[in-house]
Amino acid sequence: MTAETKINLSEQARERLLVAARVVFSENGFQNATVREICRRAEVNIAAINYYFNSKEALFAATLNFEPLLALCKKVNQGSICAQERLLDFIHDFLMQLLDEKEFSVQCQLMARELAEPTPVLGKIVQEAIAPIHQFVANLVCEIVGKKISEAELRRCVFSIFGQCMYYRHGQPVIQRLHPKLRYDHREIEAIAKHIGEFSLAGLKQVAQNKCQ
Amino acid sequence: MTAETKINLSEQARERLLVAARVVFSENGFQNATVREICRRAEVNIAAINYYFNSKEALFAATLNFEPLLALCKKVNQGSICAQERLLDFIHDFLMQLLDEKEFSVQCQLMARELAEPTPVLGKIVQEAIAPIHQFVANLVCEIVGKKISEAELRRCVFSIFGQCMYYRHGQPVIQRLHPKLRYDHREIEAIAKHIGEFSLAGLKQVAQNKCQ
DNA sequence: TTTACTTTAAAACAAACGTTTGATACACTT
DNA sequence: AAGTGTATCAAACGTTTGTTTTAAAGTAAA
Repeated sequence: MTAETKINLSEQARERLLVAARVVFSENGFQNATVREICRRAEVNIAAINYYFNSKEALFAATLNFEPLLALCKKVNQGSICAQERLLDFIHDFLMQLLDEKEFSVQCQLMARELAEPTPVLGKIVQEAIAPIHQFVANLVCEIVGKKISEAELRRCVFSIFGQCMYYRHGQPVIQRLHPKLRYDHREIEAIAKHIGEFSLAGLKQVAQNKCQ
Repeated sequence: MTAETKINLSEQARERLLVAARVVFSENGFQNATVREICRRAEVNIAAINYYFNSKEALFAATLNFEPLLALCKKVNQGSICAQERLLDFIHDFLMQLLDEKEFSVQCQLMARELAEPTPVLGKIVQEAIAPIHQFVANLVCEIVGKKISEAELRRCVFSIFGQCMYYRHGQPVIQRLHPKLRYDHREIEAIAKHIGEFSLAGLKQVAQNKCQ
């Protein structure tokens, strides 16, 4: 048995823990997720979490992966299309990551929970993921409405865009009860993205007009 | 000592519990709020909760009061102004109830928490409060864009409006870290209301145009 | 095989939670 | 004065939580 194989074997429990933790955390949030359920799903002993990661919180921090979200900004920026189109693309891709249950959106769902239910890791999440994509959208908005907009108004525009997107996730428990038949399949997500995109572009145009007067 | 005085005295503990519970629940959410802190604030014994209300959950249900929110719809409807103005008024008053810390917004904050963190009482809240005001806004939107809009698109418009408003509350832990200086005083709330109002009216106009084509 | 080290296992830990108990004090009726 | 029902209290209950302990099993080098 080679050294690599040994590592792979000994790392199996650690890897299984990470996979299981991502699922359980994203389904129940940090606080409601129990180490016992995570270990049960990962098929490891209860003590494994504190053996591989010192604490439940450190395990949670280890499950975080900001790359998909940050990659989204870079991907959108690479296209040489106009700012409006880039905003539409961003909203579409962001919603896909946020709402699609089949993809690796677990990451995004996990971070979305942090918004409403802060944990000690929230500071890191804001600094490394949320702040950059807020800045990214702020730059897009600046391009679209021109730079004559105030800092406060710019912030409100960014909040309007994210607010519309996040509501579908934050409000899910309510939405599910209001519209029990509503499912977030690909067609529905595309329709939502189209709506929010057009809605927001019209809103931004109005804001730009206001400031020109 | 009259019978009425006796009742007032014996009801004091119950009333203090309700007041304290509203504060603690709205600050920490249902789950994070502890019966011990509620009792400490109310200056009653720990057994009082189960004495007056059978359980923590029943106490929570007793703290709910949908009237301020429903009254808001009626008040806005009484003005005989056009639908656009009524929507602006609603957004303004809704944000005031949602964000103002000094008023009796505790109720609204408490219910807002339910959105992201469902408890067994959520069903009641949705049925008696959230569904009616969603329907109220849906009616306003219908008036503004005309009835030619599809049910799904109408739903998305309502979500866009509420999403923008709720983001300021749901996202508060994040917003606080992104913009530490931002405070929700009356001037800021009015500015937010003005922004969301104009942003949304422009969005709705765009939606109406789309459906006309 | 012995030795040293890593990984797993069951059990127990301390703390916090909502809830219940049983006793006590009080006001009012008979 | 005795009896009755209400309100309050400290204390403890039974769970559940994340974490730790202690020992056993497994693995690789000597």
